[in-house]
This record gives sequence, structure tokens and C-alpha cells, in this order.
Amino acid sequence: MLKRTHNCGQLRLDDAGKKVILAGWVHSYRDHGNLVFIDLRDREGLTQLVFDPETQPQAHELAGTVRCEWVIAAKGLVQLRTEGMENPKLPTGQIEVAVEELQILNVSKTPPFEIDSAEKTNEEIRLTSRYIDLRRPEMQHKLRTRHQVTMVVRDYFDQLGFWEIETPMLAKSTPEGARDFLVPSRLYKNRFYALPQSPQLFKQILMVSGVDKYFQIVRCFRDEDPRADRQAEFTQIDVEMSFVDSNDVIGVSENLVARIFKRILDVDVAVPIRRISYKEAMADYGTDRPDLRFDMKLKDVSDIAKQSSFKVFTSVIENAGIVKGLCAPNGEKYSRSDIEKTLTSFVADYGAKGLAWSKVKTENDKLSLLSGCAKFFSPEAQQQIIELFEAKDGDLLLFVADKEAAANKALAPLRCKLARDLKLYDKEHFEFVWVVDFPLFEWSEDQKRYDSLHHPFTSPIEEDMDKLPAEGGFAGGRRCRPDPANICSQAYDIVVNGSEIAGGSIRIHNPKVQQKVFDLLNISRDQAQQQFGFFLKALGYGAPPHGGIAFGLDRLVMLLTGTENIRDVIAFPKTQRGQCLLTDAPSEVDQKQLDELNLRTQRHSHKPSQKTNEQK
RNA sequence: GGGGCCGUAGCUCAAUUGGUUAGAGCGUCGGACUGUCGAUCCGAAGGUUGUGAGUUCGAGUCUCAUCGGCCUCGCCA
Repeated sequence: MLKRTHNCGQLRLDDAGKKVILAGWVHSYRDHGNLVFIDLRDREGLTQLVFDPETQPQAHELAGTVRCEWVIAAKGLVQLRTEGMENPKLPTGQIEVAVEELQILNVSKTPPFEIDSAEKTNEEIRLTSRYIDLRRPEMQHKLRTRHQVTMVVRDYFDQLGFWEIETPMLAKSTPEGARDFLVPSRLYKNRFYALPQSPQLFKQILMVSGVDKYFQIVRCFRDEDPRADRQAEFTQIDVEMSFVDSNDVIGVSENLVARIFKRILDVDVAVPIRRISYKEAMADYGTDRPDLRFDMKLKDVSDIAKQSSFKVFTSVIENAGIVKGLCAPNGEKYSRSDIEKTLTSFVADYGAKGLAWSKVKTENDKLSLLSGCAKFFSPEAQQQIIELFEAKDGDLLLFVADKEAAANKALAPLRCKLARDLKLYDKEHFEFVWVVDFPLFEWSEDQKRYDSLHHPFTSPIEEDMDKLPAEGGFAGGRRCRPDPANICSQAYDIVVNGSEIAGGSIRIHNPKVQQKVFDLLNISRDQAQQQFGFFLKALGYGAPPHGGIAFGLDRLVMLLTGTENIRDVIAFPKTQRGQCLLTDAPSEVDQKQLDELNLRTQRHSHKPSQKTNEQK
């Protein structure tokens, strides 16, 4: 076999005159009868090979038989291309390799889709023949970027004295959180491991162990329905540190983010990254992961609306609801029917019962509200609204009247949709923000109890310790004033362009405080012992104050590569229904395997698993 | 579990109101061709319209079911 001396993206003008050997895939061939050209591709690029029947008849003849995606090696002379024949689209376009010897290393069937037009190809086919899809330069760029990010991460944490430590994949099922993937135990009948939703408890225990600074690039599993930016199997950059407060973790994290964006995209991230409180985020943007590339803040107009004659508004306010809205700059381009069909049905998807609107127009040298719900407002009220939103001629005001949480739920995505439609931001730009001061709990109406907003191991701020319910009178040495709804946590999320890329917190390191949180979450003592006993016990043996954070690697790489689809940044992703189209997992198993695991399935029909796209 | 969009040649798409033998580009195969780079020119092959029922004289088109893909609500401590 000819051993390559260079890759296909490497040769330049300066290399002219060198004898080289290249190897790769036939990207395309152009057979002129006389000359044959082959664009040879590997992950580094394309190089043109030229075969001349006059000088190398043997190689030329063989080249005529070659087809796309065959694997070949070619030995020849690097030469300048004839004048006027350079290809400015290729980095190697100044030169070509005049082949003297050609070896066919392997033939290939005709690929199921053309490499060049794969961008438009049905994803189902791309996933079924993933090995072809991954040959595409765009996909290789994403694989490479992902690799580069993990290398920056490892290098960064190593320099700061962090240790990368692996934690078990076969772990214990936890009652809270997402649905677990279960793995039956062969040695213990009726017992199961769970694949980790995150290494949360292990990393905290590593702090108890004195590891001090831990990180891990780790696979996590949550058995919930996928989305465009979510897979059941995903990767976290998991971090935990001892003897730290929020600012320490935030500092380490934002410097990492800055380094990643600098190294990968040469983008400077201004550090420290600004912070806003959860309360502010919810009030101004209706979500705890606001997209700050554009302004268009939400405003509560309840005070003005309750004096209107609009029944929808007044009755909602009487029932403890609010009227909240936003001002879409130049939103007049939405017609009445756009608003009443498209936008109204958009917010309806998020549970809004309606969408009130009004356009802002200049009349007699004065801004006023026009059409829609304008007629329900007095001229004075209209002026108040215009001032509140700082509305201008041609703007569109949109309102949702509902309970505060419901209004936010509809308005936050509406705000993003409008910004997208109206092109209010630069797609290439990144806007970072820390969201801090989350409440520790939120009331769950379904379950009639409090729920952790972050997770149950998040610590309250010192000042709010005494708002936890009493447990034998103990409240961190202070008197108790139970007020769970108003406990502020030491949690923090970093949000980029409306996407949460990391979240973390300072943890509870006092077993008594931890126990009280479990109590409040209505986790019984028995249950807590059974599920978290090992952890509570560990906290009892000198747990240092500690905290950490976890980054979503997949989403980070999506941002860095400008991808909207998480499957594009995962080499072998699953479909929306959790299938791997390449391998046909999940598949049925032999009865023998089930017997060994002491498992009996409810349906015994053992039809052979269906191959989706068998190649001939 | 709910909602939406989609499924026609290997790939991307077309096919009038339900009406003749389902078309095109790319790819594939064969041939031609002195420098191409999305080569060009000539020719050919390639289809159970995802699957199954139904309505109809007649279904790619309408109805129902089903399978699959994507988006989304719920869900995702």
C-alpha cells in the first residue's frame, strides 16, 4: 500500500516540485477522454489529481474506472496548475498532483445520497447511512469543533488543578427528576440499576472525599421525549469545587466560556458576564433564560388595564391575574389577520386564551392607539401605555391577560418569535447573561406541595436558612420563621441567546438542612433513607462547603457551530422516537437474555425486528 | 398522551377538478470528448406513489387505519 505523505488539505504553491503520496475518497471525477481529473477528499480538504495518458498511460487507464467514494492512494508530482486553471474556491486550488501511480484501496457502492447535496437530504436517510453523512465537510467540522471544545475544557481544568474523575454509569435510581433508564441486574432478581441523569450525588461525595476540584465530561441519560435541542442521551461538562461560594464557581465558569469562544470562534466574551436576577428575568422577559440580543421587554399594564372598559382585562385582573404585553417595533407589518390567526394561534400553543392588540399611529401630530383593543382605553390611558412601552409610530402592542405565570409562558416565546420575524438581532452575535437569585422552591399546584426549582441539593442563601420549616427547633442556630416560598437559593444559570448552557449551585453541606429540604419536598424519612441515605450519611462525615455547575456540551457545540439541531453535533444520534436508525436500536432480545435477567415482558410476540432500510 | 407538517425513481422535487402509458434535474450505467473543477455532449436503465383498507367507472390526488421522519405542547429535579 502506498503510504501517504500529506493530507488532502495541505499542499500549496510552495510544495510544487515535491513527490507526494495522497490517500482518500474520490469526491468527484471528470473524465475528458484525454485528461482525467479526480478531486481527492479526506477530512482536511480536497486536492485535484490529474492523470495524463501521454506520460502515465497505466495510471490514466485505471483512473478511468474509478467512481465516487472509492478509496484510492496516488503518488505523483505536485505541480502548479496551468495559468488560468487555478481554483480559488479551494485552499489547494493553486496546485494539483500529476499522478504517476494509482492504487485502488477499496471500491464503494453508489452512496444512497450525494455528498454535496446531503444538506437537503431527508434526515432519515442521513441517519440510516450515518457513515456517509459524517464524511461531509460540514459534519466533520462539527465533529472537530466538539473535539476542540473538549480539549479546551480538559486543558483549562487541568491547569486550574481540577481532576477528571469518572463516575458510574450503572447507578441508583432516584425518585425525583426525569424518568430513569433502567438496567436490570442479573445477579439480583427484581433489582435495577439506573443510568445517571447526572453525576450529582457522586460529585458531591467526591467533595466529601477531599477531591476539592472535580470535573468530568460525562454522558447523562433522561428518558423523556426528545426535542430539536434535546436528546435522551446527552453530554455534560460536570464541575464541582470545595470551599467556594457562588462567585468562585461563576468566575471559573465564565472564564471557561470566554476561553472556549475565543479558541473556537475568536470571539471575545467580556468577563465578568453581567447578571440579572430571576425576578428581573421573569418580569422583563417572562422566562429564566432570556434572549438578550434584543430588548422588547415585557411590561405589566394591569394598573392601566383595570381602568379600561375591556371586560377580558378587567375580569382577569379581578381574579388575581395580570395583563402583560410587549411592543413590537414596526409591528404594523403584521396585518389584522396575521395577528388574529398566526400570532394568536402561536400563543394558543402555549396555553394563552387570547391575544389583545393595538397598533400605534401618529394622529394629529400625536401618537395614539389604533384599532384592535384601542377603543376600550381612554385617551389618557392610551398615552400611559404608549409612554410605558416607549412606543413609536408603526409599532404593534400585544397583550396577554391571564395568571402571571400563564401570561409569561405565552409572552416569552412570542417575544422571541417577533424578534425573529422582525429581524431585531444579529444571528452571529452572542449575548451572555448569568441568571441568579432563583427561588429555592416553587409551589406545584398539581402535587400540592413545594418542588425544587433547581434540585433538592441546592443551598439557600445564609440569610434565608431560617425560612426553612423547623426541625427540632434547629435552623442553623437561629429562630425559625418558616417561609419556603420566599427562600432565595444559591443557584446560577448561564444563558446565551435564550439558551441555557449551564446551571449550578452552591450545595447544602449540612445533613440537617438537607433533611429539612427533603421534609419540605414531602419525601418521607423512610423514603429519604432508602433513596438518599448513603448521601445524607456522607454529609455527616465532614462535608466541606461546596458547589458546582454543569454545562450542556451538546448545546454549547450547537451555538459554536450555528446549528439548530442537536443531532448534527452528535455523531450517532437518535430520532425523535428514540431509535438509532443506523443500528436499529432498540431491538428485541433473545428469550435467553431475558431469562438470565429474570425478566418477563408483557407481550411475548417475538417478531423479528424490522430493518428500516436494508441495502442491496 | 395531544397538536401540526411531511412520505412519489438512489437523491431533490413536479403531476391541473379525481381522468391516457406518473414527469424533470441530479445521480447511476453505456458512449463521445485535449485543462476540467456543479465539466460538456449523445443515449439508456430506473416507480407496488410508505403500508393496508375504503369511496369511485376510475385514486399519487378523497376518507379511515397503520408505519416512519421532523417540529411542537405536556414532560425534561
